[in-house]
Amino acid sequence: MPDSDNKTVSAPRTKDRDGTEALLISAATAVLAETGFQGLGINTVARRAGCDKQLIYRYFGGLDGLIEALGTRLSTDLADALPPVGEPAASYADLMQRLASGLIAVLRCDALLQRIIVWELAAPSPLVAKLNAARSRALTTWMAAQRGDLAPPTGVDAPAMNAIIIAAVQHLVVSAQAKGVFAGLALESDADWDRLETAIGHMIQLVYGSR
Amino acid sequence: MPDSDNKTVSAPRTKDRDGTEALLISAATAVLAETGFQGLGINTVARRAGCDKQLIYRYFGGLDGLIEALGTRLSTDLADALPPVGEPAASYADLMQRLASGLIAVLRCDALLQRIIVWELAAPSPLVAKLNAARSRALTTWMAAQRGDLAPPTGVDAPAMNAIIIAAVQHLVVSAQAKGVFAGLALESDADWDRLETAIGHMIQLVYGSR
DNA sequence: ATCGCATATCACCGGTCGGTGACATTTGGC
DNA sequence: GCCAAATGTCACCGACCGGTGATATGCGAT
Repeated sequence: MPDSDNKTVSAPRTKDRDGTEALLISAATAVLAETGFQGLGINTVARRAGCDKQLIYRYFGGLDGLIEALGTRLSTDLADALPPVGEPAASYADLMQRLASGLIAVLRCDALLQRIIVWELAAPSPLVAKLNAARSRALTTWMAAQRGDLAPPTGVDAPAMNAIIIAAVQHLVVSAQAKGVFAGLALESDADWDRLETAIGHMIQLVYGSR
Repeated sequence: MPDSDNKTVSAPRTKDRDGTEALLISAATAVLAETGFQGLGINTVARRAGCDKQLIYRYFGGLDGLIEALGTRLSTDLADALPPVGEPAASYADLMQRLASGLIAVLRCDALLQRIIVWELAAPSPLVAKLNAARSRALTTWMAAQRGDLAPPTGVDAPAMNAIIIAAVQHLVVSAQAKGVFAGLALESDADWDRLETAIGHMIQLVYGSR
């Protein structure tokens, strides 16, 4: 019988709970990054991890618990992956420009973050809010580290302006992944993004520039 | 038996194909606006319309055809609902500021448009692209009518800048509907939005203003 | 009045979903 | 060696999904 080894061939069947948990979290992360929250179901994740869905219930109490665990691991992973702080920015305008470029770079090459962003837009829930909070927290502390003690110039509603900038960046990145174009602008090549970064930088200099 | 009238109570059972088609389109629109593309299924729409799902297949060839019909009706409805053009803007900056405010006003009170926007972000497909094209076309022609013959000042990458503005507006509106807050900024009351409009206007004046 | 046909409804199919109980297998303490 | 607990696997359930055939029902032309 050729399938007599189907017990041992299916790889690390060793009874290692921690390993299995990590495997499940990785599987959920992969599924989410690849197919979005739509395909994120108990059966899909278990199939992807190569083990039974029952383990998701046993170890995480269900899919929600698994997502939550994914969130905590995400925040640590993301904190490690972000580029370290360089030399301090010369001005608040330079700082914001650098942050905008950094945000674009990080978001553009991380499908998982993009999926989480649209997930909360499409199907908001306390669970996704937690997940998004983990993402947001990591990015915020990273930004705060870059900021140092620079303060925005007076006469500008900095929170509103920064919200606008971040919103634009997030929407453009997500739109690029979804349709590759936005408002008639191509968002495929790096050159397209350089053009956008230039425009954003221009805008930031005008708003926050010393004048 | 109290349910003896469940045959007649389901209202206009008259054999009117056009009426039924309109009923189905309205039902699909309502479902989409209320629960997003997630809940937009054959069974849900038919249940909402109060008739059998078979009719969706017969009249529209399936859910896709119904969505397409929804799209064509959307473009005409939207074109009629948009506010008429007022007196021409004094400058390109004023024009863009007015367009941004108008876009915010339109999007903020139209759940359907918001759902369509996130739909394409979450589950892009040729079908949704068509739907979105209908929406985009109506808004674009409306904007073009407002523009008249004003041209953006030289030295500014107007397409990129406008894409940034529109992206920011769309993302903020959709985020407001989903979570009521963005980047620490409350997006609930009209006052919150006035603040944002002021910031956007300020930015536009700096970028496009005569100086 | 009746016949034909478009319209509307019902019943049913296969498939997938989330969820759960029962069973098999390995590990570790005694 | 043995037993209990932890780990892993399988089978099954009810509910919902999209999709389709068969059947009722009413309108309009003749």
